[in-house]
Amino acid sequence: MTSFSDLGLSPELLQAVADSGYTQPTPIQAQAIPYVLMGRDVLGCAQTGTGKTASFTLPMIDILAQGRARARMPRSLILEPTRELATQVAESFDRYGKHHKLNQALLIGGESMAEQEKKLDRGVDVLIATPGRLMDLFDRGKILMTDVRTLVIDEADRMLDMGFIPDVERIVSLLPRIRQTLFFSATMATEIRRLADAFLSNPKEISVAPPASPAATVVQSIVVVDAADKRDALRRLIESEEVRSAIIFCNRKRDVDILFKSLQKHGFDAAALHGDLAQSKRTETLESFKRGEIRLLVASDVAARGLDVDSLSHVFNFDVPHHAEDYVHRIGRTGRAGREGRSFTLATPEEGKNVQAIERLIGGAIPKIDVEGIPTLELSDEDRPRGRGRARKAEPRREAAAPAAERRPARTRRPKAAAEAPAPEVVAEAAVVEMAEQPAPVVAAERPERTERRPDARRESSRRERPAEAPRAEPAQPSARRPEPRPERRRDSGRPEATADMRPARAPVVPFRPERDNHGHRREREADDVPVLAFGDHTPAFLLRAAPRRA
DNA sequence: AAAAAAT
Repeated sequence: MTSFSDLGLSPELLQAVADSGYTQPTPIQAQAIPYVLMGRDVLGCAQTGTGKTASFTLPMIDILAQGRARARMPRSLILEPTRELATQVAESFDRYGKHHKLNQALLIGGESMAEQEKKLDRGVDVLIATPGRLMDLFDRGKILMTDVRTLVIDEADRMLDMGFIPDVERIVSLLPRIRQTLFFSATMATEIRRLADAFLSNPKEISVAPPASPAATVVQSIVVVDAADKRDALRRLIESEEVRSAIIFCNRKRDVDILFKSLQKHGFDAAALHGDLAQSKRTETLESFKRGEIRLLVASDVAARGLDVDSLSHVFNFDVPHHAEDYVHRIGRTGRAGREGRSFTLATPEEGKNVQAIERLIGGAIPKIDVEGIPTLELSDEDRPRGRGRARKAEPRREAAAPAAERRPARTRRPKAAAEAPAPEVVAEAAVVEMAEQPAPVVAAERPERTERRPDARRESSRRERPAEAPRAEPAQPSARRPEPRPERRRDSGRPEATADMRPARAPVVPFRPERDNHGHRREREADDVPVLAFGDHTPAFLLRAAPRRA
């Protein structure tokens, strides 16, 4: 078994590690640290909770121990997706760097810029930042990137989810080519892999299992109640459980506020945390929660990932999260370090679809329980009904347009039988197989069919259309990129076979590309130039007519 | 549909 002293770290650093009470490196630390010390690039597939942070802070401290920073020219840069995570990394440098004299600066939004500028002027060895504030300060000329020799991109998958990748790409483009890059992500979806290829050179790839799937260490239950009963149900659950400390997740920031006030009114020891609160308040709340001064933290998904709070006894989901992955991240806040944790999810019948998605992801059903005094309902497997009048009216219209075969009596069948079989066997089986192959519970992100429905999939696909990835304008073989729609699949077009057959199979598609569009605007985006294959060469006259001027 | 991040 390796110990910290086998990894090549300096005596001062080993002392700091020992002072923190750690004796054994985690797998990712044992694997990564020697390579980081060698100066190699590292591609680490690991989640939070694996000891990932120390796997780069420790060797970086030793690397940075030699040399000195010049004003405004940081020697290393660590990018984090949220302010809280950035703060945590800064704390890690504080803890392990206490025997070194490294200057660090934490550049995050919501805090005074003057302070951060002052630190930059003094010269920083370690710069820890969220992308927005970093770019802001850079654009004001407060930072020169030319001395950055070590770059860390942490939680790349989350940066992708949050739309930070363009910022990250810009920042990386400002750095010297010759540098050491450490890149961490919980998943290696294709988009992430593409970034890694762009940023890293000959990286050492390290992949560690997630810290034990929360499914194994967290005792989960779900309660299905009416929306109006949720707060009551939650209070009863908290009272019937031995809640030492807990995070209660809501999907929306305003619901965080509402629930927080309600709990306070009922005499619970609670605080609220979400991204609309002042940063000072966020920091203060999180600190006192970590110190155990507050028992219940009502939070948005800011707190879902990566936050390192010891000894949470419970996680409550006041709402079913929109993305199944978030469920795993949320309940993963408890049951850490081998301790037992419990999670309770409050669902309304309309959230049934989301519950199914979660059960598919974790490969099993979440046991349903009753809360005494609250009527238990059944999960629905219908799509959430939207609004009142509007949705109702819209529906028949859609069905009238659909081919007869697909039409079905609006909502006559599907009472209980359907509701009680939430995940068809096939799907459940698939989930199990995937869990086995890909231990990370975030697998769904890598499944192409699934990504269509995820919000960031849109970003991904629009990226894919950029010239670099998908050189188009190969008129010779349009069918290779976009197969002709087969006639039998076409619905409802009045003259089903016509368009496909009227064109010779291999006719070159030379799209008509006027310099300006019908509104007189210059065309700029290439996406506009993609030929509309569905119409063949024929563009219906109404599309060519100038659009009526809008007021 | 929502949250995260720059003001």
